[in-house]
Amino acid sequence: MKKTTTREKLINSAHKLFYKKGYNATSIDDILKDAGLNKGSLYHLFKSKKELLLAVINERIEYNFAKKYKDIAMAKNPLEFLKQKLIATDDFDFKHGCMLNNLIQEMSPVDKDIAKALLKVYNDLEYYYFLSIRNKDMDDKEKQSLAKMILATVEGAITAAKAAQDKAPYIKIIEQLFEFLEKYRQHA
Amino acid sequence: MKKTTTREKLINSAHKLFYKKGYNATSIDDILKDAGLNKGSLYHLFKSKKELLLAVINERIEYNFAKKYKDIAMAKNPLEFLKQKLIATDDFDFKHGCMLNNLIQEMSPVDKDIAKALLKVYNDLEYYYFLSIRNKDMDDKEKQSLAKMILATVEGAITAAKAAQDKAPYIKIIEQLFEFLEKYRQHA
DNA sequence: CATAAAATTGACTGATTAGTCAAGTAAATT
DNA sequence: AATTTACTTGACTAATCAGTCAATTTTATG
Repeated sequence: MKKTTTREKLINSAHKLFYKKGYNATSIDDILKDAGLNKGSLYHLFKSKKELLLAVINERIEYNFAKKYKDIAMAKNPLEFLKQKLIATDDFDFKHGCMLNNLIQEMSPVDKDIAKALLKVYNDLEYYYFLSIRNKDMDDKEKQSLAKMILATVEGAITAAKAAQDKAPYIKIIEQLFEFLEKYRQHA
Repeated sequence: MKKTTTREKLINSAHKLFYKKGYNATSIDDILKDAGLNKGSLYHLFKSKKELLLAVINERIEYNFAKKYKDIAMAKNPLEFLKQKLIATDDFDFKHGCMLNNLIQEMSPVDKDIAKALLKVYNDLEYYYFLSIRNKDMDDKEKQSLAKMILATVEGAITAAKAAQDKAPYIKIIEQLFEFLEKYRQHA
């Protein structure tokens, strides 16, 4: 078993706390306490709190989506693959919602570097959705537009669940969405 | 012309700054500076920063949605009414997105009182969307489910625009959504 | 083993935070 | 006009914040 490096410990703790409390509400001391480390170690590896957040986005959030969706293009029925991924919610924390969404809301208007990093992850995620659409009657532009809409609906569904602090609204919206997509497919 | 009361000034400034910077990132001093008032005035009228936020949610955000959508039930074609409201984006600030969404992301997991106030506004907004659906083949439960999905998509579209710091993704998603709804209507 | 480089410690700084409060002013009531 | 109540002022507190840095320990290199 490979031992966890100081850098990994910091990114793990920062990822967890930024997710649960948001960026501004998480202090450097919170992160260090959680990681069992001291100030100097952090500032030796990262030049600021912002650089730590960028590492969390680029190395952890990006990676987590990739892990979840990387096989989508190889699936026999990629839309069904996506549906299964979206319906499998046992490991999902609806109280805190989608970390990418949370960070976009909090940080995109405030900091251009962070906005850029978040947009890259968002676009990559959108591309996985795009790959899940194989309708023969659609060109790439139409597929892209549909992928955008599906992703927006999913993000909005997570927000609805977060507003209610309950997963039920999410489930309802995802079911409605796919009922919709199936009808659309039949009649397109 | 009625003069602006101290209470109104505080709610106006808090509303503006909570929207642009978020709740945690806005200091009491920021609000007081913007309103041209002093600490004592604020704490004479509100017992805490949290109470001020609750007033902003209950009195300002709630009211703004009501103003926008109150006539929806009376419209000849309410879905068209909704579409027009969603497409009229000249006064909308995509850089900062939807204030209700922003506050849900930041505050719902952290504070139950605030979560409750936000959920009330969210549910009221959802009800306006519900009123915009008049499909004869649908019962209330189906209409509610569809309203939930449409609202989720709209909120997700605003997030997509915020991620890109550009209104274009929003426009595309709303167009795709209504194209969808129209096809769905024809074939339902 | 000796030396250099990298990593870690934690006390410290100056700025900022939400909230308090005694003193003063303005408005309402008798 | 006198008195009470409502409102406003701004200095103050104690806590917390991100970031610094000289001293120390650990690891890598010759």
